[in-house]
Amino acid sequence: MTEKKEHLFIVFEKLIKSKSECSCEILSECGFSDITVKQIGYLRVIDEHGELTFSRLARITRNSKPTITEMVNKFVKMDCVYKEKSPDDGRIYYIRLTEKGRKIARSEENALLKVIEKMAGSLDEKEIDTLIDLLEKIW
Amino acid sequence: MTEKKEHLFIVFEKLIKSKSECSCEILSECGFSDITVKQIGYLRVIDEHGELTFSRLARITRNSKPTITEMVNKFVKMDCVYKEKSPDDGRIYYIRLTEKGRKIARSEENALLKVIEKMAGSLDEKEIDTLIDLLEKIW
DNA sequence: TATAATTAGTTAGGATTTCCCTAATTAAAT
DNA sequence: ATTTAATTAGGGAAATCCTAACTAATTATA
Repeated sequence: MTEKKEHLFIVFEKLIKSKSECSCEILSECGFSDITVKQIGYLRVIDEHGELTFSRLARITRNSKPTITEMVNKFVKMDCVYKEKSPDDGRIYYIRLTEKGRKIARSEENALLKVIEKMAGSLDEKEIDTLIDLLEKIW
Repeated sequence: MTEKKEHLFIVFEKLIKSKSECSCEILSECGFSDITVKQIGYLRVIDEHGELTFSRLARITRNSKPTITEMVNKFVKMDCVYKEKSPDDGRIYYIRLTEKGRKIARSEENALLKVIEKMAGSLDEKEIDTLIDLLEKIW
């Protein structure tokens, strides 16, 4: 049994490594190989909230407003984010992701998607069903 | 087919999330919830090299020797690492991981192991064989 | 064998960057 | 006139590196 577990370990390790290679690739495609985990986290927060203002992002991330201004300016320079003036209230700017910013924010999901594509390409429908059934049994 | 891929995605996402929760748990068990990716990387380098001196670690990580002294001192304070004087040459110290340091260095592997244990507990032998077969087909 | 040269690690001190802040300011809305 | 949203100015603290100078141990040499 221990042997089987080892085998499972090896197979899943390969899968996880493959996924993390994909996500590194996505980051380096965007030219952000040295982006920090924290920065990606902020981009995800921006991605997850639709109409996000500076004040709201400050509240959500528990930072001061100047900190957010600084952060957003940095993201704008990196071409991850742009500001959109509210049509209703001239004081307000919405923080929006660019294509690049969204790519980074969703790099983990996209990496998994790529791996799933590969899987779907190597297995037939019946095998995929079996795989899903097996993995659903676990949780 | 797209539907099946989505299903696969959901199942694997759950698996990956479960693994990353395990590794976060390991870090917080050790009291290092705010350890950096870089620091874990250095602990891994230490783990992977048997007889590792300060100079050698400086060469491997392309840092100056004082940087290594500083880094090792920090790790010693964190109880991740200890220094062992060489019996043959009084100038040399070997950098060794403590139990805690090794736990952190291998947190990813250990998290995967925990997930595998759970799998092995939920599937019978035949199912495990099927799972391995399917995943091996992919690469 | 005494001493000069070399090597391993440490100390002192500093440059740069990151990450966050408060207080004051500008512009728009109420 | 007051309130609110974002910005600007200025700065503190910590992280992350470095070079130069030093101590102690080893090795080479005359």
